[in-house]
Amino acid sequence: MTQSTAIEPVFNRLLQVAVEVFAECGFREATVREICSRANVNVASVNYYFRSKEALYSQALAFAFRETNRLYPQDAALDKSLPPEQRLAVFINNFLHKLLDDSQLGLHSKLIAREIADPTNALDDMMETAIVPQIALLEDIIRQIIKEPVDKVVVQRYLLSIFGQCLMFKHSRSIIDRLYPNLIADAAAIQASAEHIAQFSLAALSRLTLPKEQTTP
Amino acid sequence: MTQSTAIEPVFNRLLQVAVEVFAECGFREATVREICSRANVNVASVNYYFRSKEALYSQALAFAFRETNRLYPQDAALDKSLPPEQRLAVFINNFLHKLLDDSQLGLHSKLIAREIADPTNALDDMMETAIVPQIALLEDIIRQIIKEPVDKVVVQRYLLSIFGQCLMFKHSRSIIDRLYPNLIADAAAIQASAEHIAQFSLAALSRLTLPKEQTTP
DNA sequence: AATAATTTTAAACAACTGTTTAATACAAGC
DNA sequence: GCTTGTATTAAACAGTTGTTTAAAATTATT
Repeated sequence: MTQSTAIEPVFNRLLQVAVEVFAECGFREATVREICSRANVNVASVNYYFRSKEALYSQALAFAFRETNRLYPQDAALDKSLPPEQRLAVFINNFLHKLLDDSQLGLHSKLIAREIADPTNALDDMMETAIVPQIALLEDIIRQIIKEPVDKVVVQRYLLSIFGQCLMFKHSRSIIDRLYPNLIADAAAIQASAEHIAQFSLAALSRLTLPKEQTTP
Repeated sequence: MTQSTAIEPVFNRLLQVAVEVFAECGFREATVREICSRANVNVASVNYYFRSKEALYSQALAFAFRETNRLYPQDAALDKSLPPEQRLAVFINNFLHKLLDDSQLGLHSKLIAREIADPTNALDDMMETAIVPQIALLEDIIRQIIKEPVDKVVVQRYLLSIFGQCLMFKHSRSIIDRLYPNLIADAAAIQASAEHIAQFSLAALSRLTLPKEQTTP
């Protein structure tokens, strides 16, 4: 009696379940036995298919990235023909949904956020593959919004201000859920939050980069 | 031969070392043996003075809060006679330093940030004692800045935008250190970041709350 | 059909975990 | 000095961890 309920081979099943469990528990608290149990495979399978628990984690992380980018492609944000303000709004909305989606898709970003908050050796690989491109895209959008050329470090600061507003919903979710539970209730609420962040950021950008004109009427 | 090098009694030494180790490793990865080893006490001491590892963690967290508020009091931000814009700047600067100080003081906030990102049962106590007052203070400042009365949820959103920009430096520090290592290099750099956040937020607030006047010249 | 290669299994491994125990050392009180 | 209560200790406990092993089952190859 083989327990393989799915057509999926053991390797893939392990990978998917690993994302699930690592996202829930983190690397250390997650146990190989729990992963194997949920995947309906023997305990030894992890060491057979992947070399070790750590190698499985590494591959699960990479897999999570591939999945998020597959499920939430950011075509519209990439479209340079759109006005940059709109690109920013699309970027933020997409990013926030990617972060906060609680469905199975959301597990992937949960795992990623965990890796950022408490990095392992796997973070360095993650940087180049997934994070740097995102950063570059947002940098590009910001530069388009503030038309005049500005110092590199200024763009960095704007970028962090925008990213910070988004990531807060992920990293401090435990607090937001307790204080303002209705802010992340559903997809509509998430979109409303995204719109606020876009508005807030665009307001700041326009005010800060149109210099020396009408501070207060 | 008793190893008690310090005058501090065992109880206090355990508490201080616990903050250190829990901040470095998190609750689960931290081991009782490591804590006792660093405190130069026997392994059984944790269960003798505190009931369990979990109870020690809970007390260490409370201790960390007391220490941060003792070392970084926010008198200036509380001073209602100051103009609210200045209060905001002081609040952000103080908050950011509290978060990012790498000296021994910084360990406390590291532990707290960890608890927020990956909460245990101890979070609920933490909310009322330490977080709600901070939130209330910032809410008050925001309301003063936008003079007209606004909807509660609007204030919440502004608040999260400001907090988010600050917390990003803490929760995504691993990434910032890799991308823009000079942004958190020293106290001056931290202050510069704080000033940016204050400027950015004030710009957004003034633009968003002075409606229907000169959008673009 | 027989052989070879791969996959799956249960059991054991050694290391580490938080906690308990029971003996010892130490101090204070009378 | 002796007793009492507290503090400290080394050792052991029972449970869990990631990993290995060697046999069994399955699949692929000839």
